[in-house]
Amino acid sequence: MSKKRKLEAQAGDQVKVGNKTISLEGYLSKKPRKEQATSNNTSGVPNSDQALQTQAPPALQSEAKDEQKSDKNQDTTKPAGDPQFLPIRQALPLWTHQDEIRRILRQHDVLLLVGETGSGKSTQVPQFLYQEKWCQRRRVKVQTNGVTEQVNVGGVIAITQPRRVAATTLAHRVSREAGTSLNGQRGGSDAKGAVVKGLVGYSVRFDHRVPPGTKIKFVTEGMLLQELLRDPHLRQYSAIIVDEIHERSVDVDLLSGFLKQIVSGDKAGRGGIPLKVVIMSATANVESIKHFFSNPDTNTASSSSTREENPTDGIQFLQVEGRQFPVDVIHAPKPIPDIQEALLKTVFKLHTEEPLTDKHGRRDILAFLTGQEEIETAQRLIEEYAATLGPKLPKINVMPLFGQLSMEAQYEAFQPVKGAFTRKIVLATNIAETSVTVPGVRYVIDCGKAKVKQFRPRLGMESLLAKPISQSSAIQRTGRAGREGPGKSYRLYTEETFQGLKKTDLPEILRTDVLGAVLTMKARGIEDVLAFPLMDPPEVESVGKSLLHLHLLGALADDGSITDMGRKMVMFPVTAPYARVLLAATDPKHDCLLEVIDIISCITAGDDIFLQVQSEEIKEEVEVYRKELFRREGDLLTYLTAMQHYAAENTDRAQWCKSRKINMRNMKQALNIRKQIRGLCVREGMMEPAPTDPQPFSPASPDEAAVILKCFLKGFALKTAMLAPDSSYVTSHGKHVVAIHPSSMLHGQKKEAIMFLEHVYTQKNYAKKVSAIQASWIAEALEH
DNA sequence: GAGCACTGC
Repeated sequence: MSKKRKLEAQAGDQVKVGNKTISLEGYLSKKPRKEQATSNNTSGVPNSDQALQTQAPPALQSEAKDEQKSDKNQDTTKPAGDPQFLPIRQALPLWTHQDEIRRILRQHDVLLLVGETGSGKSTQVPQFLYQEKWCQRRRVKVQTNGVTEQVNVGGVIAITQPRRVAATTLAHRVSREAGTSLNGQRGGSDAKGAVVKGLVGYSVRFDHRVPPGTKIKFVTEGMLLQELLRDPHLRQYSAIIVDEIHERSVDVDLLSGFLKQIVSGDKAGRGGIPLKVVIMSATANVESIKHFFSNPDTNTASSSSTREENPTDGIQFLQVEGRQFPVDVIHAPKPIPDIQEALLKTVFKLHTEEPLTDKHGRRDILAFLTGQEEIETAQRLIEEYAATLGPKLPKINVMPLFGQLSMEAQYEAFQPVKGAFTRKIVLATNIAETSVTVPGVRYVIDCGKAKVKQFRPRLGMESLLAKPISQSSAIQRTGRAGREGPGKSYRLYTEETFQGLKKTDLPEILRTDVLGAVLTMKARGIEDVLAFPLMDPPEVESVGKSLLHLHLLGALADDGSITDMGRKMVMFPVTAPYARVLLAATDPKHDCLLEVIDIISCITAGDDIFLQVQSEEIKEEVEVYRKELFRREGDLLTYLTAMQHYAAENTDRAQWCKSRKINMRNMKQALNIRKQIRGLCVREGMMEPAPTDPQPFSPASPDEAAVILKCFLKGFALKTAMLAPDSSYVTSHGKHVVAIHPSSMLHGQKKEAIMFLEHVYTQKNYAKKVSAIQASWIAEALEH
């Protein structure tokens, strides 16, 4: 029947340190902890699956040379912090490596640390390091434009996170462990009971808590990139810890480039004081990262004359195993033509043959599918099957889980099933691979595909299509079965197919428009963006397209240097075209900045603020309320009306959202963004402080609406289409046929010309966020 | 008539 392979690796039975292997038998017998409440990190390649991969080459296993026999003399650390957390911290796989980590960083500047989920790296590494001598703030002389000045360098460790929640929850956790308060109050106490001041802080968008005395600061990647704009040498910091680098966001890729430049440069901007860099990954697939930080020759910004004075001693490497139960991987014996059928059969087999519970708890099923439609079909089929089950078999409770579901519906998937004699079957998209952890899962069914968004630079549009996943992703999915007890993972594809999958997913920078990345580099002083060190450089053509686009937007001058307008644009937390729209709205002949801010806030707050309505009945009900928001000019003016009504609503905003089926969470986020952008505009002298809410609602006149749309054309002149004689829309740039997406209020309508902010290929070429415009406006917008 | 997942001074 199906091919079975028992995986050998056990739950964290040994740790590789340098070229040694240390047994961890001491606490192996303990039940692995559940997902740490502190760590939002749910990603990471499970240990059990590593046996699937070929043994890492010796070079990868250790470069931590200089191993000493004993480091006791240097060990300055009586463990600091709140003693009540000490036993928990001591049980973490990372705890026994703290001397090792300290020793490496005393002698070297760059360390790559691989530690799987649950190893404790995010919480412990900063605590191991902040008392180090090299971490103290120093007063040094630096030369700025020929003038010598005294500046402070160092004193703080930054830890970057891809997501805000991760940064804030980790900061809370570490602050508690350290026995200090995030508020900077003198509430905490150290081991001796003495009062200590703030030690841990965080800084994320909309939320900053950096108490006096902060030595450990959790930040989002975007935040540190933004700090780089003001402080190119990161003088505030002694060390930067880059966490979750395996997620390979565009921000972390850019950050890595800047860090590489600082580390391998001449350090003159830091008064000769080195910046320590710890790169942390939850997956062992780190060859490209190692290679990137080991080779100074790709670095172009630091002059070659200084290189011999500052030899880079390469990157040090340390791997700490996580803890994970073994998972059996079962591949399909031959290629499967019908995934839905195979899914149903696997569910049937598991449900009838496998016990409902064991000593580790529930034994629920998690299936990874590609999207909402597939999930809903599968749900229907499984429920039909479940209705035929005899009374002796457990009942089945199918829970769909995808991003478009309401928060309450998503929450349901995480709850234990209600009936006692019932098995939960969660049908999820990729949301369950990295973003959330579903408890109780012991069986994983993996369809082997996922929908991915990919930017097509040549067409200036993106596509969203189901594609085969990577091996790393398959391993990740498998690992979801082994978090609470031994599990099984059924892959609905053959082992040959698995071997043929690419090792890792394409990093985001190769999948998205690099427009923002290029502007980021330009604004931070990178003249030749093609020479900037990146782990995975995008195609030259993509970069070229972005340079042209930025030039068209007025962010770059004819010679490619950044303009004053470009410098203003990078300060806004929106993409370059939106920033251009903001600047256009400031122009006295337009003068509609507040309105444009409202619209952009709504759009960038997340998914569509208008929730999808399933049933026809409710739809009719909702339409009655929504009618007053709709504008015939299209989606943008409709967003504006929605925001203005919401801001004017004085009594019950929750009820207001509910009756109109508007996403309250996004609406709140939109208000946050609106406040932030307004603040930036005031700071930049683009407007006077706006009157506070609630303001009475006054609709934009048709003339005002036209002016607003003309502002948007300044950023989106290329994203326009004209109505053709055959009633289709043909893009003015590229002459492609586009259809108005059903989510747009202009769907099915015929207008002379349209402007659209998004252009996505799924079933066909779709234009989203659409507005009706006049054809003459397009040429007008392209004039300078 | 249709919707992978994240995210930013």
